[in-house]
Amino acid sequence: MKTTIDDVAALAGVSIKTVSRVMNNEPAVRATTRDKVMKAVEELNYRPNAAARSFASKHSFTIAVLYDNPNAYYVTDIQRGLLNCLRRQNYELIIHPVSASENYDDIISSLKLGARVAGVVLTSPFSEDQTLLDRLTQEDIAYVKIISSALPDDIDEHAVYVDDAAGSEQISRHLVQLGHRNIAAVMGTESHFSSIQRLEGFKRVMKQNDIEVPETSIIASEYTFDAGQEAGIKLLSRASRPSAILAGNDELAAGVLSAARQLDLKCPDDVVIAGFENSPFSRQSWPQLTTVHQNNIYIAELAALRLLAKVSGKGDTSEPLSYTPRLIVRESTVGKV
Amino acid sequence: MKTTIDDVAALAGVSIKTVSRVMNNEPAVRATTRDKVMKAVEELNYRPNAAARSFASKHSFTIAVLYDNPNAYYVTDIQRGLLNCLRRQNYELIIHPVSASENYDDIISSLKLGARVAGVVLTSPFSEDQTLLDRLTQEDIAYVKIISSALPDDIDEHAVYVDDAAGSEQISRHLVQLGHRNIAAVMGTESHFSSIQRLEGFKRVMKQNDIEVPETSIIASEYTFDAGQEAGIKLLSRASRPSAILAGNDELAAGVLSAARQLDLKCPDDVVIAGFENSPFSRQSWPQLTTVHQNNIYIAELAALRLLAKVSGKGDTSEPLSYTPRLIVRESTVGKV
DNA sequence: TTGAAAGCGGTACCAT
DNA sequence: ATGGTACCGCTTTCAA
Repeated sequence: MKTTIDDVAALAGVSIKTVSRVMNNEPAVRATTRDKVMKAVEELNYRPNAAARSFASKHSFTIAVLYDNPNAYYVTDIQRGLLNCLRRQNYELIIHPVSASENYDDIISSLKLGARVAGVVLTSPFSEDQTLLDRLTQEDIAYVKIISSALPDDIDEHAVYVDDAAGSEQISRHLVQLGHRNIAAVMGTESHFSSIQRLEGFKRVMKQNDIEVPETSIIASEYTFDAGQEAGIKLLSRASRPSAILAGNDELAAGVLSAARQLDLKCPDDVVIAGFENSPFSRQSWPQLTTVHQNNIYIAELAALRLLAKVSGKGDTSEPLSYTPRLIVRESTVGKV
Repeated sequence: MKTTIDDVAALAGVSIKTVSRVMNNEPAVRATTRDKVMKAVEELNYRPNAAARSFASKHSFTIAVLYDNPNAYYVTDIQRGLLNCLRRQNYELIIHPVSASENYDDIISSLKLGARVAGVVLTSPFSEDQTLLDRLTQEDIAYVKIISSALPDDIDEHAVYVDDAAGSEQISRHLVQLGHRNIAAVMGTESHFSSIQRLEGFKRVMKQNDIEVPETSIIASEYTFDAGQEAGIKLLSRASRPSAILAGNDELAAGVLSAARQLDLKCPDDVVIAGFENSPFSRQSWPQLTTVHQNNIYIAELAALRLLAKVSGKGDTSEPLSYTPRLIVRESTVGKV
């Protein structure tokens, strides 16, 4: 038979309510009483029944993360960051990789049905979908969204902002400062805000420097190695070959690099290539990629912290949460250092 | 106010027990009654309270996966495979990346405390730790372990066997058949059974072909790109340079490849290199790597299927579950095809 | 085939 | 600071 709170109360010679207080670290318990209870707990190896607890309290110690992302590094970084924070407060993480096309009702259902989560962390593209956000609000499911944007005027307290455009500007400026004028970009598709933001940043810097970028020098593609390779081949076999290519992320950049090698072009001598995200891709390629560091673990920690503050009602939630990526220069743009 | 089973019962004009029967697809309900209930459910948009349900039934619809693995591709593949199976039966997955050195009590506690899981899937090295397995049994936590081994005589019904040695033999034989005699191996450390198994397979084939492999030709290292690179440099700058290197996984192999490039050695002309796992690494390197395909998604599906069969008491659990990797030949050993 | 009532193991409110 | 007790929303047992 499982030991219950009654067993502990009996052994410690107190009421179950007192045991409950001790288990929940409530202040109003005398130290000696607490010790008595703890001793009984240890002796019986008692562990409160999580189901009963969350049922009675109407509070869950589980949060979910929603994502639709083919990038294994991103996914595991986000998971790690969330857990870093959740673990400390004894929350569990359930994962919800979802196809973006999936029905909202199905998503909501599984959130409510499966685990009765305390809240949910949304990554792109779900964090960008106002319809889904409204549904969550309506269903009374707490959430925090990780979203690509500069810090807006009307700050949303359940958002973590990632300023992709600022990162993109840094790297674009770097390319310009190296003297490049014929610059192409292989960007992700517009289904993610981050792609749009990164492209915006790029265009802005080009404009500031009076550099014309023809439409044909900008290719939108999936965030995959193969797509990068394909785009690279296309760009690098043109008559007016670009001398620099900015890729929407490191995996794309690795693909472009592979394309250059295939065409017998040397990087960075014949063409310089830059990535985005500072994922392992950027370090495992040869030459290593100049990129923009985006600390997804940290970003996820921010998100978890905010979500826990919201669901527990403790902690300040008025402070805006944001992250600005920063440039990392490596050999793919400047050669041996 | 949340709608409860009572509201549905009232609207449908039946008892709550009948509603419960309908919600759980129990057979003994008249079709017309079922329809009445379903109509009420839809009208009220009723969703059973998961916490109450799992509390009352003492059954959880959550399973956990335990791993200590730095490889993002492996982790996401396992997660995907598990979810493929769990989703269909409305189970949720909570993830437990754990440092192998972590205290067992902490692991068990969080399993029982956090979510009261129905069961847990163990990957290496936890699947190989009899002490932990015994603790789980003792705590009455159902588990399935994914473990590296040929199908043993005494088949464990809660195991999925992955025959790494057989995979390693295939690839080793491939190298021998190409005419190589000076073959080196960069294997993972012995902290994982799979490393040992892969090394065993390699040694067995070498022996069968009367090929001497000096101890210095076998390097044990972490499963990382950097470690592969380091080992590659060491092996390839020796006087008696090996003509073939078998790596313990694709990431290591990519590192070795990078080392070869650094030493101006051409692959496969000067040295052939092979990996293991058929991860994206093996396709994103240049040249692409000969490797052994290990379908981790499928392996995880098997594990989830078995675990659900065990916790639900339905389904056959006597059939042994196993997977044998198979050779994939690419350019890194045979050149352009 | 359906219903009534007794829990499941905690939490929360209100006394004391 | 501690205890008594109602109650959370569902499943289970047993009777009808």
